[in-house]
Amino acid sequence: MKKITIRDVARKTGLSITTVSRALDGYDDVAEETRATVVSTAQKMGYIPNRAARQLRRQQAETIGYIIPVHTVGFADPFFSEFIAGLGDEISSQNYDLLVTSAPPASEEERTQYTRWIQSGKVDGIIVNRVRLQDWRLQYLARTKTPHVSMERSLDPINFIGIETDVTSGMLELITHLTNAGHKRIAYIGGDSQLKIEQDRFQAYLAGLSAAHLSFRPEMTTQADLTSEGGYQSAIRLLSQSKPPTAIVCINDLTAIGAMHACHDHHLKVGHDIAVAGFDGIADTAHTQPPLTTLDQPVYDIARQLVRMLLSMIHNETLSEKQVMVKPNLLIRASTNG
Amino acid sequence: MKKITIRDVARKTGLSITTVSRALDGYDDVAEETRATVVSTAQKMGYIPNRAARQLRRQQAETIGYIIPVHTVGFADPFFSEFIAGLGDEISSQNYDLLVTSAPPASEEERTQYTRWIQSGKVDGIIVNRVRLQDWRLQYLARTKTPHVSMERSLDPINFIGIETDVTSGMLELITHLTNAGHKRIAYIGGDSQLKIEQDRFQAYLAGLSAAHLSFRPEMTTQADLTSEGGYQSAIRLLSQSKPPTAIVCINDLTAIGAMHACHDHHLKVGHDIAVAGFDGIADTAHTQPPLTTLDQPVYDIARQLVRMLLSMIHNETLSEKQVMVKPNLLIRASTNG
DNA sequence: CATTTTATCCAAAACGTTTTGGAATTTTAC
DNA sequence: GTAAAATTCCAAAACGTTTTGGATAAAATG
Repeated sequence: MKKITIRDVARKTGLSITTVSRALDGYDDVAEETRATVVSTAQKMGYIPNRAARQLRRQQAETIGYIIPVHTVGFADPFFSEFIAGLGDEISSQNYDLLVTSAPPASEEERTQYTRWIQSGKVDGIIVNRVRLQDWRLQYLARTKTPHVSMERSLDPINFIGIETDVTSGMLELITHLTNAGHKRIAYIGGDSQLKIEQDRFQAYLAGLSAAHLSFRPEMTTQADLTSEGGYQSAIRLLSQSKPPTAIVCINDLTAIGAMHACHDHHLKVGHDIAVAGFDGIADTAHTQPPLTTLDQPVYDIARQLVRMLLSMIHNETLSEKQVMVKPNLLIRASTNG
Repeated sequence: MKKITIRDVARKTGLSITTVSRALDGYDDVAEETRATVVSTAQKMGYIPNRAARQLRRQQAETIGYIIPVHTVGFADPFFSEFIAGLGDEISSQNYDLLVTSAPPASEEERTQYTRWIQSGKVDGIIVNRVRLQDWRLQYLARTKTPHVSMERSLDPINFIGIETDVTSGMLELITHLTNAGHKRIAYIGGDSQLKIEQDRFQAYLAGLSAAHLSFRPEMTTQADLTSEGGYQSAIRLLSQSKPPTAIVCINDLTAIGAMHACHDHHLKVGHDIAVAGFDGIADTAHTQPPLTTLDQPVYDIARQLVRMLLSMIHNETLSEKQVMVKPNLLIRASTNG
């Protein structure tokens, strides 16, 4: 199975390489008739342009990169599957490709991955996620003028392009829902304090409390690592206090799943004796026992839209909206509403 | 931030492009001393070879591809996250890259994705998953002599290279565990009958029944789609019969999670009134309510080993083992052992 | 000392595209 | 009927590497 090059197509059609190339690329300086024959014979011969050659000449990779920011080997947050699926679908629908790898946040490995991809021209743009408060990635991308979009902004004064979730309004709605049900001791299980989502969600939790005229109690908050196991351990600690919480708000769904497990081990019936809520809206939460109340983000759609924004930046088109804000959707289920 | 090419390094060191290239690639026809200066100035200047140029010349992409075989938009099976993480980690540790996209199984889109990547030379090899009984992908890959490895073999007489799970022994263990607990009406929720894993797991289920001297009852099996929602619907159907099952074995964990939810809606206490078991061993299953009994596959490690096999094929090394069989590990938890 | 071997280096070709800057032909305008 | 404009095509350069096939100088051999 020899590879078919543009030269073969040129020979077959009796035209020059130039004309074949331009015919296929839809330039208007080639006659309709010749274009038709070129297109059909190219199709018939199964010609597909060599990517490396095209990239080299065009100085474009037609590829965008995403590095999954995860430390544990064998991570399994469905959030990422959904996100990657969204990226992949939109990217390939635009005839681009998606390069993926994973690297622990803020590690040396992360740094070499980013620089390798960008310096070697393997990618034209980058999608960033799980932004840290001080994040060298955004600084580096800005400095090298690499097109990028992100799901959160950092603290650095770099102009942000991407999509954010309106955590404050969502969290307010959730806490109101809980206080309406009479909850007074509402705990919070968060993540690494360097994470922007942690800051956002924790601040929103505080705002929610104060809106409900509840005072903040340090012993009602703990930090986990965004996994079920972390949620389980943190919830165990919260529940072992003399005055345990009656509701637990979690930074994400995985944490909440672990927290529900911990409640059960403490012989508390989730939804009756204690309320638990998550954040993200991953698919399984509809089928946990009990089904989990969560602030649903349209992760798949966010991913697709991020790609659209990034690609129009790469193509030097002007963005209609550089900063998009989406409202999460509060899904009230049995875990807070037994 | 101009891109630094090999020409710049050559100029700086006063050497030729050739020598710089060969120095960096470790050829032995360059003096130790010059190599040292080349390496250090290249490093200092931040030179990273352009990937497109290198690929074009070498006729190698140093990239391998994986197409997630999934139909629903916004899939979220943690199985895939874990698999992709394994692929990505091993691949980047060998200085290769991983190209990812998704396409519905057996769709036209799938076909164009595969051919586009392979014909255009974007990837040197492919990882295949969720093989169908008749699978054009394996035929195509064999025909085009594209290096590939897979997690299941198809029926076609193509010599298989990859890693399989020993479903039969695992399933036997599981069914024995259930019959020992006195279960006689053991149901099975499967997936698309074209899938190799469906055939394997269903056959293993039948073998397990007959080993326990239980007769197969068609009304005890149903087909879902490997999602929680599908598992829920299928289980509802099973439970609505006049003589419902006392145990349900599921093709994967997601299905089992949905099935547990259905049991709960039927006011059956999972682990007491009915047993439910899954397959895959995704991380959350430790924290479902109740924790799920499952046949755990070391997905992350399988992914890494698949990559190692694929890369040695690409490098024309001889494989010590072309066909590896791994035993799943039966994790007995409360869902069958209340 | 002349010849061969070894150790270093390099010029030029090649990989398969896209793009530039015309050239040749045909059509339109006057 | 001639000049200008439009249409259609193409040769050659360029993208940044790696590799081939020597060239040169130094060392070893006789």
